[in-house]
Amino acid sequence: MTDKDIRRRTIHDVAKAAGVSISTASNALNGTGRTNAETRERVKRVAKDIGFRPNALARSLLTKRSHAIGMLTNDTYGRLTLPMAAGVSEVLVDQGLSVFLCATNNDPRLARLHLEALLDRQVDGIIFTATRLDLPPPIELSKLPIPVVYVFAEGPSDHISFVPDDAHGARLAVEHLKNSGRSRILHITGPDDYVAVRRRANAYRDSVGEGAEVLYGDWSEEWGHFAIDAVFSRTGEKPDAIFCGNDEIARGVIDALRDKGIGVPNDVAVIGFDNWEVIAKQTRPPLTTVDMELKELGRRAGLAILALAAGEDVDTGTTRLPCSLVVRKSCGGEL
Amino acid sequence: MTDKDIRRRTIHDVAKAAGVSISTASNALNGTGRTNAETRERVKRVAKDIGFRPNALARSLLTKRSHAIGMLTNDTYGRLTLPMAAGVSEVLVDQGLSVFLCATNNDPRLARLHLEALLDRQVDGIIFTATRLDLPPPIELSKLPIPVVYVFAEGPSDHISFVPDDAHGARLAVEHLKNSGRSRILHITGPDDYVAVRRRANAYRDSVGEGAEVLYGDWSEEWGHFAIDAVFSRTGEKPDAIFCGNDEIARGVIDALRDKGIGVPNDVAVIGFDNWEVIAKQTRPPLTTVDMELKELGRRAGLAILALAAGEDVDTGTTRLPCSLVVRKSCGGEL
DNA sequence: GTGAAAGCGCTAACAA
DNA sequence: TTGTTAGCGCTTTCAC
Repeated sequence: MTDKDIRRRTIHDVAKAAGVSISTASNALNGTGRTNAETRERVKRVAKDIGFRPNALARSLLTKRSHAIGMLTNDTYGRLTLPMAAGVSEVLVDQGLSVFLCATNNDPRLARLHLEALLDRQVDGIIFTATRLDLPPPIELSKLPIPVVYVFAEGPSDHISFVPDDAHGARLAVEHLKNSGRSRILHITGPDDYVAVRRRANAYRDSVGEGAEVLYGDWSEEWGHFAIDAVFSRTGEKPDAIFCGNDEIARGVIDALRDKGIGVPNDVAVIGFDNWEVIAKQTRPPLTTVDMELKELGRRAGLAILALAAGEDVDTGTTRLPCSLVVRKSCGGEL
Repeated sequence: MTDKDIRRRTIHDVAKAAGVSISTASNALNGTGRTNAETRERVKRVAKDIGFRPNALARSLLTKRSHAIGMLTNDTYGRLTLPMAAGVSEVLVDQGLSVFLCATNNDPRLARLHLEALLDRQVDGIIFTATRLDLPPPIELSKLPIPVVYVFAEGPSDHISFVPDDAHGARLAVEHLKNSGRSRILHITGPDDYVAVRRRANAYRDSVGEGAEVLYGDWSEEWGHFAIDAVFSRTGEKPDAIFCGNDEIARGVIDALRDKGIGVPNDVAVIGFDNWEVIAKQTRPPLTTVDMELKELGRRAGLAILALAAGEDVDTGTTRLPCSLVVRKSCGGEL
């Protein structure tokens, strides 16, 4: 077996085998120019027969479209980034776009390394994802020669960003609680230096009105536990519903309530935020929670990059995508 | 601003600006051939000044090395794939290699779409990752013209595979249990059609010897709960330690024990498997568990691909990488 | 309708 | 030490 045998077939091989010139072969294969229908079919058949696959590198070099995009992510591949990446990939793969995944670990050196590699590879665009809305990218992304889209991160106002509508998610939760007859709704959430936490808390306050109370803490089960201990050991009226800032807190809340012999959802209804299934499906009872539709976020970003790369105009600014409520038993499921 | 202004600088621009030919510029920039030190420095400085960055596409077309690899994954970006991807990326980024992430969702159509795209892009190698050791890839990977490495999946024996050493992990757990004075150790695990489950169970039996008992179920907290209910309601001697097949089961076990008023670790010690932090850190008490060193698995795969792509010989076959034990309070932490 | 030729940006013989 | 030349595999005018 010689090198020639193992070498990939080129368009030269196709042309020779079909008895046409390479330009005709190219035209036939791509449906460009004018080609006799019969020749076209023959060329295509020959190409298939000898296993020809075009070299994407050569094509890109010429067309200046690499059909690849880079996804720069801030976190160590967390649970947020991945559903989004799946969404991105989902809309791109059928268009023949591939995705470079670059984990920056929030390290500027790594970020610049990845960014330069992406630029050198002539990617058609970059999607930047974070794990937090209010953290700037570890590297300047605002004046690149290619389109940049932000997901779960807010870029400059002349760029395109997709984020979950936290306020909408919070309203969804509170309305559902109200509709199931609850009136004393407490909000136990994460650190108030998160913009998402403040947005959710504000929406909660607007929706609950009189009697709204927000307890800020960290993102842990332990905090949920602690908060319930505190709330139920103080005097005065007790809540009949808890809206939690994330599922981990909610799990702590549910566990603490059970420890106290307080029934969920009968005595106190609980709603979480994130729909992180490993938690939400396993609480007892399973957790009703707000889903941020991460995959849809990714899908939208992919679509935006696609349009941008095709030279179309896309509205700039931040798009807040609606959340959805996943109803399980901790509030309102199978009442 | 004309097109020329926005066009990326090419090696021509560098050559012109430095007053040399493009081959000299190329040599100077890459340190190849013989170049006068002074010219070399001048060229480099000029390149930097005008913001020259080599076009990776053009370079790859010529050198036949794309410095990109594809990572084909079986699952919807689960918790296993990502730490591995991080490991892969970690060893490759400094070598200038980028990673295409391709989620196949175990769908043959998607898998072939991605595979073809990767091949067309002339990737230097492919890493296939699964979520289960005994699931074949959704597409034939064994006779590709480029290196293929399997991680958390076992390829054909003439290929290279890296998997966690399940037996070692199980022994680690059982030995730790024994060392902390336990003698009646029970194993509650997942479905026995998983090869990993059988390997762990066998190692457990070998290590425990007399009195070994394995309870197979599914991978849920619920099953852990159920199993404990069953075991502690039957007559006869009760276990003083439980080795669980994964962290979710372990969490169910710990919750069930607490419900029964059985102290962990005092009455019964518990060890899990996976070190999935969202669970393991949040059980009460926090879970001692076996870590499969997923990132290291990825790192090794990245190194293997690197060597293979460089034409070096690498031993074929399956390498089982040792697990590690993460000691928290459910057994032996801060005794 | 088809083919010859130029060239994308770069590297690598080889000549000078 | 440097420059000239060919060419990677492909697309794309532009004659024929």
